[in-house]
Amino acid sequence: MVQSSLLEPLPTRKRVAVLLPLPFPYPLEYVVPAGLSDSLAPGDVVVVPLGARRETGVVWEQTTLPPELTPPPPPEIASTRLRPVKEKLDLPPVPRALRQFIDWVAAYTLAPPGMVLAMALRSHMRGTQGAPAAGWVRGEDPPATLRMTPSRKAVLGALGETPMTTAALSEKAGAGAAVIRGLADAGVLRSVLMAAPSPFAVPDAGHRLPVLEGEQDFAARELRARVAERAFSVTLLEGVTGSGKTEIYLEAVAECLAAGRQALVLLPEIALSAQWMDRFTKRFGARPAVWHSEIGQRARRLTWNACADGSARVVVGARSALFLPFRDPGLVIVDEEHEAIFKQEEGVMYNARDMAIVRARLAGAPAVLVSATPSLETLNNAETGRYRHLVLPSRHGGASMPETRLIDMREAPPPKGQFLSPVLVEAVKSTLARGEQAMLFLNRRGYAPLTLCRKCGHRMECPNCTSWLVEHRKRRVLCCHYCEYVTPVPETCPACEAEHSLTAIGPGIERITEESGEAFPEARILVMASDTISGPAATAEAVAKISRREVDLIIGTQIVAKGWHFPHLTLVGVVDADLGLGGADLRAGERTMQLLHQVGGRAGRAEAPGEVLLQSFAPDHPVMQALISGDFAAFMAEEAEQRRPGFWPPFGRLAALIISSESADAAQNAARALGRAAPYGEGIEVMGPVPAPLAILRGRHRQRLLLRTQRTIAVQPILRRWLAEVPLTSAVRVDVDVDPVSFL
DNA sequence: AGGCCCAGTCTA
DNA sequence: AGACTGGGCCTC
Repeated sequence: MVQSSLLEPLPTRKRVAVLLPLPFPYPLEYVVPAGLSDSLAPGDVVVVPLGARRETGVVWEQTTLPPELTPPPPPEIASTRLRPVKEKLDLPPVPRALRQFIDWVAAYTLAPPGMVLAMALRSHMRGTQGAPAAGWVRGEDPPATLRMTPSRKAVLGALGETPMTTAALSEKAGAGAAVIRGLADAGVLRSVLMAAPSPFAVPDAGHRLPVLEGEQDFAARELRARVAERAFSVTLLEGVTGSGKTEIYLEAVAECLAAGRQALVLLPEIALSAQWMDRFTKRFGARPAVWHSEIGQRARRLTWNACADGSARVVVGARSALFLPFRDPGLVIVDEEHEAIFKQEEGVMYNARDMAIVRARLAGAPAVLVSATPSLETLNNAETGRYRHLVLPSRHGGASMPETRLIDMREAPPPKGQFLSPVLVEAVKSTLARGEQAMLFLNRRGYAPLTLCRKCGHRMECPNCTSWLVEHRKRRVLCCHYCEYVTPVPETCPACEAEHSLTAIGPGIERITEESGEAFPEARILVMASDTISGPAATAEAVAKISRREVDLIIGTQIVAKGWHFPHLTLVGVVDADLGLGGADLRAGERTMQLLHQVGGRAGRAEAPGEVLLQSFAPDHPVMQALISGDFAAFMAEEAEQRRPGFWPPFGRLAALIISSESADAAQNAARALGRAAPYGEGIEVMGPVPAPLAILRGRHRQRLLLRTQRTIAVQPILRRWLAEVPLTSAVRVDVDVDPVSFL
């Protein structure tokens, strides 16, 4: 060793880029130590020094991104300043397609790539202990050219039938890790993962074939053909609730399974979908791998590894499942693609629906977007030919669409202090009298959204947020729905100290439950809200109770709108159909229409026809008219024409800057500085700064700016230049939200 | 993100 | 004088 370094010129030390799960704008560089010189490849998980600490990261390489997304190159670092990689961990490497995807998401959302990596590896790198180690088994016979030193012999002798880790083998043989590496390089040792056999059964594509007819059969064939092409494509599968969309896209999954590849299905609320699991299991005779934020540490690790080694064949998950290390992805499905929940609003702000398409494109696989009420973005892509479009116009099995009617609350108002119109009360009564189930929907948790003092008019507000405190009467507290603030309902008004003067204003689901108890004393009532029914098990039980007809009246928030199948439910009453139309949200109308259609779709799925009653103070509103006519295409076409001239999405692009600080002044000053430096030009416009509608959130003062560009102009380079121009102190934070969904 | 250094500030 | 919190900056 010493001699050779004297004889040969010092080789230029090999560099590697290592991406750390930290908010650096680019990977850091290290030198490869002699012991690892041939064995470090992109994707490998390594430990590196960083200041005084050790960090785990991933060997990275430059990937090619479209020019508009390419970040500026990192500054050159002199070789002398580089420190060596400490070690390579025995963990499955991060596949190339996932690395590319991470770079893409980071560049698109302007998030530091390390933070995207952190999301992807939350389960993988945290605590190497218990992770499936790589082990050594005997490989090829030693070639004649290999010198069989005593320590090499000892290593081979120590080798057993089952794989051994480097540490175990080294100890048993009394030889160093370098000896083992040498034998591995010669192919005499082979590395295998020591993970337990995959816990994921292989779903059987032929387990129970569905009976599909007409347009269903056509759609299923189309999707199968896309999968068989093994090429990128996007298809919108549009069909009314009950048209059998799930059964149809499961045929695409079947095709993918038959091809030996992996399929990913994204659902908005995986934790809630026991019914979806049942359907999958019936079709394929095995459960899929599941991925969401609440699965345990062990399941996380197993699933991550099973994705990497290909043994998890179908994964159903929430948006973060996009970052699983699929070995051979052959299909990506986004069910309920219009759901706003696919947009992550904290940390890395990405839209899983859009990034699913990127993931599919990078994998060369088809993507399928599924919805009864597709978003305007997706419809526009379908109409302009970027996406294929499959439409299922009718309900499956002869069931008809529920009839939707409006209750004009100005003409048939409820008695004072109540919220159910006599028309709705009568309808529920007669439904229950027929022995059928009814549902009341109100998208608002708690008893009342506002508590105020009758004497002085004081409103109970959150001390940390610009929001009203919501009364939860059962728990006798006032809660903020934007932060964790909870306080007991006071006896006296905190402003004027009048006693018993605080009054509940407006209805929440608890109040509707109270009113229903009086109006329908005989009914067995079940309340479904995220704070009364927590976790998959409780949800499954509630749904089962409804199916077993142990419940007459269901009162619920948002969660009842999910794709449940309630065969005995024939009436859905929407307590406040206008809720959600207020505010200055670009998509308020579209979203209200989607939500109410989804809720209405719970009614009348079996033979009994369903009815939907909408209580509204604005029955002439286009959303209400669309809901009673059922002509969503016309409604969406009208929405499109409203957005087109101003270059609102999908005809233009948006990005929001949210400036926040504990100091109102600091936030305002920073926002003004950004406003003065605002980009300008043909097709570029900046609105603001203005205080955010949620002007204070969790104690931070917030200002907003909104950038709008024409569709052909990418926002990322503009944002990069803009942000680089304005120096900011650490007292303020600027969050960049590309393609914002929420404007709060 | 965390560690380190400098500064301005509190404790007597 | 002497220690102590907090912001700014750096980490290959």
